[in-house]
Amino acid sequence: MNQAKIYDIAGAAGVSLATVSRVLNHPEKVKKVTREKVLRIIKEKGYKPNANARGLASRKSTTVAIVVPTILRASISEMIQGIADSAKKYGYAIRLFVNRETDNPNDVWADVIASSVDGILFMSDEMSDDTYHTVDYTPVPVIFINSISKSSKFGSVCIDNEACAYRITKEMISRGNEKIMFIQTEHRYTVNELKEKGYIRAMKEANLGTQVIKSSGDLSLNEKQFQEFLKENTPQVVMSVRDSMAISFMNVASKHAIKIPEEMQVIGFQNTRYAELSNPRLTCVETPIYEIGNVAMQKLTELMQNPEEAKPDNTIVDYRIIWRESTK
Amino acid sequence: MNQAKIYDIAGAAGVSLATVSRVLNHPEKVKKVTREKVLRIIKEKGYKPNANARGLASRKSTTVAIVVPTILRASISEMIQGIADSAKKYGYAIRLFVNRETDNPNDVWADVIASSVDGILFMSDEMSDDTYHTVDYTPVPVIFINSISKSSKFGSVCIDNEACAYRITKEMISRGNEKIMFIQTEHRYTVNELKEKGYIRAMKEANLGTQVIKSSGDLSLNEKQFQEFLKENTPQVVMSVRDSMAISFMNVASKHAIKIPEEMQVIGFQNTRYAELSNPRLTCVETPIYEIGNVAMQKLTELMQNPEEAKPDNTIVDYRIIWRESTK
DNA sequence: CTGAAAGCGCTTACAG
DNA sequence: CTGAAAGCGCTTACAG
Repeated sequence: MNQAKIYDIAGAAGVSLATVSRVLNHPEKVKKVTREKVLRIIKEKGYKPNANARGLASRKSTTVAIVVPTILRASISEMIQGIADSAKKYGYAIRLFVNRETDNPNDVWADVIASSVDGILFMSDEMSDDTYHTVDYTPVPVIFINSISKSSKFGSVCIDNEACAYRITKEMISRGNEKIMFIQTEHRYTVNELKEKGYIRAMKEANLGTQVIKSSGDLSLNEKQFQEFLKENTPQVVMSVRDSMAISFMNVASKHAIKIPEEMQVIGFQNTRYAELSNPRLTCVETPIYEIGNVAMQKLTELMQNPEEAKPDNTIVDYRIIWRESTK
Repeated sequence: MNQAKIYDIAGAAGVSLATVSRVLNHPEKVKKVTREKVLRIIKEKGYKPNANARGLASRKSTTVAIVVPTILRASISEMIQGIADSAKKYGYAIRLFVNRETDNPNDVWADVIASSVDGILFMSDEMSDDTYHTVDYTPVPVIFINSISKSSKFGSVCIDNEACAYRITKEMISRGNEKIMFIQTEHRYTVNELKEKGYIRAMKEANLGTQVIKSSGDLSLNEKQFQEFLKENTPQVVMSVRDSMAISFMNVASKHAIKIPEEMQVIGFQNTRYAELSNPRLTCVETPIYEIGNVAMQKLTELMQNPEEAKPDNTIVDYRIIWRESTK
């Protein structure tokens, strides 16, 4: 029960293999009767063209690469699901590259290119000039996810993190809060720096002092830090670049008998599933990450299919604020 | 600045392309001086063999397929990360297939096979006879993740869900609890049915009555159901097949002023990140899903590389119980 | 240890 | 609308 080859189909249908190939790739060029006959036999035999041969001959693989730093973050999973759904719709397969931070970006990128994909969706935590340089000479379309492309060669899909943080901070100020604190990741992430910028801008405009603490991704470390912090500080509002850290802070505060939201309000960023499961439920800036993935794949498809007409652009996806129990 | 071809390397090194190919695939067959020269030029030019051509010629793609029902569940992300880390170690690329439930499994499987991967890691929520039948005639090694392979042709890696649920139930009984309730998913998942079996076995053995409620994945629906339930019932222990539902139940109970763990204890299954972020922190049966992915990829590599010697087997990975604040 | 040549399974101008 | 033929970029027996 070996896989049928294109020759087998051609033989069974009494046509040349060129015709079988055309039925698959340019059906409009084949007479209807012939086409239907071939299609019937393809179905009967369960024939599927060999992806490698096809890719080699056509220089197209109908495969896109997704390059991400990890898959463990809930936000990245959601993004990939968005991409996957969109890819299926357009008939693209997915090649997944999970980078470690210790990996040499140039090596990874060489791997990606050698894998002969038709396009690349690229998400990196830190968009340095080096990163841009690595990516610069890529023979296929690239779309940056969650960061703005500085090059006109490549497109991007993201939300306006700066504006987003600015707006929520301003909103909390307008509600009469003055002591608003910001939890940043210890590790530098471009998106998180933008959020901090927005927060600071809003605070400065209102002549309020800023307070930023940096936390690691390690929950047990965070908790100690948060405990120390709460001994000396009583913020009215706590905003965090990530839901998980907001929740962790909130849990520590609860244990210190601080009433949320009465005595302290907490706001997360992202609106992952954690937010719904927290107690009390976390108010969040929703960054529609599924949609970002979805749209990015759609844009990429346009670039891959109409390399002439479609031009890369920066797409800004709307965010919104989900008010829940952790704010009043 | 086009991609270098194997011809370019051969030309620059003054050898035939066969030799370049050998340097890459069977370095021991090439004289050291030649080998080093070729390697140097490969590095200089940043040459990477075209994956399609290589796959076509060698009938190997050094790519494995991961087939999953969704990527949104935290447990599945962790598993994929485990696979990805292992795959990188062994030099395999990943092709990701995200099935929808509405997809015809036969079609999906045909796609997977046509993509000419060297092996397949397959995770399905429901292992029916149909599923086994679909998978039966696959030309490459397959490993089932999270379900036991019924066929001796294929291997599997999973934990013993039945034993696992049995043991934790028994433990709670031995601590003097009698009203132990079990939250099952509404949708049928093979793994979850096994957990239920284990729970029921332990309860029956102790002559205790069982109580199972089925919940949907939708949190807002669950909450209503849980509220109703708590009006009429006062379980001493609540066990759930998923962390997220355990936490959701716990949150509802908290809002009903039920003290956890004093008045009610809650236990989850999986030990995803949710568990650490819940308030109080959730006691869990840890199903080491990262490790399952990791081991599965390792087993698959053995099968791919030594098809003669390596025999598929069923690997049972150890589970353990993580005691946290939601139990006393 | 190395090279010339066949072949992997397709696609796509080129003729007709 | 269809077929014969070249070619995609590699790998691997086969000679030497």
